[in-house]
Amino acid sequence: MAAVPTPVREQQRRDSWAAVQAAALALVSERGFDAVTVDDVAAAAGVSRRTFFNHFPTKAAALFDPHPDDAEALQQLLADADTSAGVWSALRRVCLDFVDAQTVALPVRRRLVGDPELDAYHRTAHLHVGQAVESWTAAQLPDDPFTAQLVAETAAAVLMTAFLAWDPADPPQRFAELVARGFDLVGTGFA
Amino acid sequence: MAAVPTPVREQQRRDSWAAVQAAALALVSERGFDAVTVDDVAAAAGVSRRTFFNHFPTKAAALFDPHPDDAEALQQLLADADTSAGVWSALRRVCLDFVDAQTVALPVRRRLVGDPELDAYHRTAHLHVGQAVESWTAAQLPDDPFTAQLVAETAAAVLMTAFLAWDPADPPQRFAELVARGFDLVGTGFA
DNA sequence: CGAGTTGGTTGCACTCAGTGCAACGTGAGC
DNA sequence: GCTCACGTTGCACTGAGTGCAACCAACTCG
Repeated sequence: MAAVPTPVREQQRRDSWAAVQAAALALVSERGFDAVTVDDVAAAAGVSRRTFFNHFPTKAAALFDPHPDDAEALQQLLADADTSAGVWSALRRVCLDFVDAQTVALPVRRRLVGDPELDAYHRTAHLHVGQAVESWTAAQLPDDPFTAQLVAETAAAVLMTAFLAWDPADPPQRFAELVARGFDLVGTGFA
Repeated sequence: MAAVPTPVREQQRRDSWAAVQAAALALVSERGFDAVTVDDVAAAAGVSRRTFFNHFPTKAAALFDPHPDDAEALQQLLADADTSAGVWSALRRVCLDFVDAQTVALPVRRRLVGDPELDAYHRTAHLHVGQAVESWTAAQLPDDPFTAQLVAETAAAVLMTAFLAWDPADPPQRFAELVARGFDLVGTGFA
């Protein structure tokens, strides 16, 4: 009746999660999204098909759901953000720090997106970041929910644009540069 | 061997298309997305299941694919856009004119999105507008593809934010106001 | 240490989305 | 009228996603 999951259980769980995601990324980057079935991924991860769906609601989710550590890191960055220079500036800093922390999965994921049909998948799959940012901006601008949401959506647009413009052959820091450039452009304004 | 579809054929085709979309919007707004099957929609439209998929690649597409006339109208607006005051200003004008032309489907679609799980669907389903805008900005800023894509993604973010912030009980012009406000905010810059 | 519970895993069966293929029927060109 | 193009349809198939019941190892409590 433990309220908090016990270390060993938790470890099992995370291991399965990581095994499935690793298998999914490997197989899909090798064969393409449609040529890989959930059964393939489950088998490659040494796990049953049913267990796959215990961890991920969707095949696309297995590719794009954030590692719990990363999600936690983002929450932490947002919580610790210095908003003295304004919300947008703070968000810029958070996003840059966040992409810096993402060394492994990012290039692999980027390589998947070259295929045009996967665009729909990866767009929906990035909702995690957007939602985290959105609740943060809503808390920062409690008296102007419209602007709060607009800021969050725009930040997501910046990340998306940088992500798509980034050549995965380049190092991740190049991606960070694009993110910075995007934030600066939007910060200055298009008018 | 007519290279161009013949009037009667074309009419048949458009009728089926419209019947399916109308049935899909009606049924889903009534029962919710998951409680409606493709067979339900096809039957309600007086069409076979297979014909449904001849017109729409996806159940979500039946709800969000733009009417050919609307898609054409957007292309026309973009082609005729006055860019003398800058790309962003022109895009603002185009989007406002575009939402003005969309009287029927918009409120119905907006009502569907209240349900949180449909968000993923309608986000991917709005790619049409984004892609049209994207190719236009790419042509407008041939020497800066990054900014071009950023402008397009940001415009899509503005539309998305306004769409979500819009209370469908309010008239469509209220939606247009939100779009204008979003464009102005981003135009001014967040910094 | 033993009994009971919790929670991750698994197999099974089911619904439904989406696709390929072959056939049918009607409008259009010759 | 003959023929071809093309929208429509039925059929069969793969694969995603879900509900349910069972299993088993880890944890808890007495």
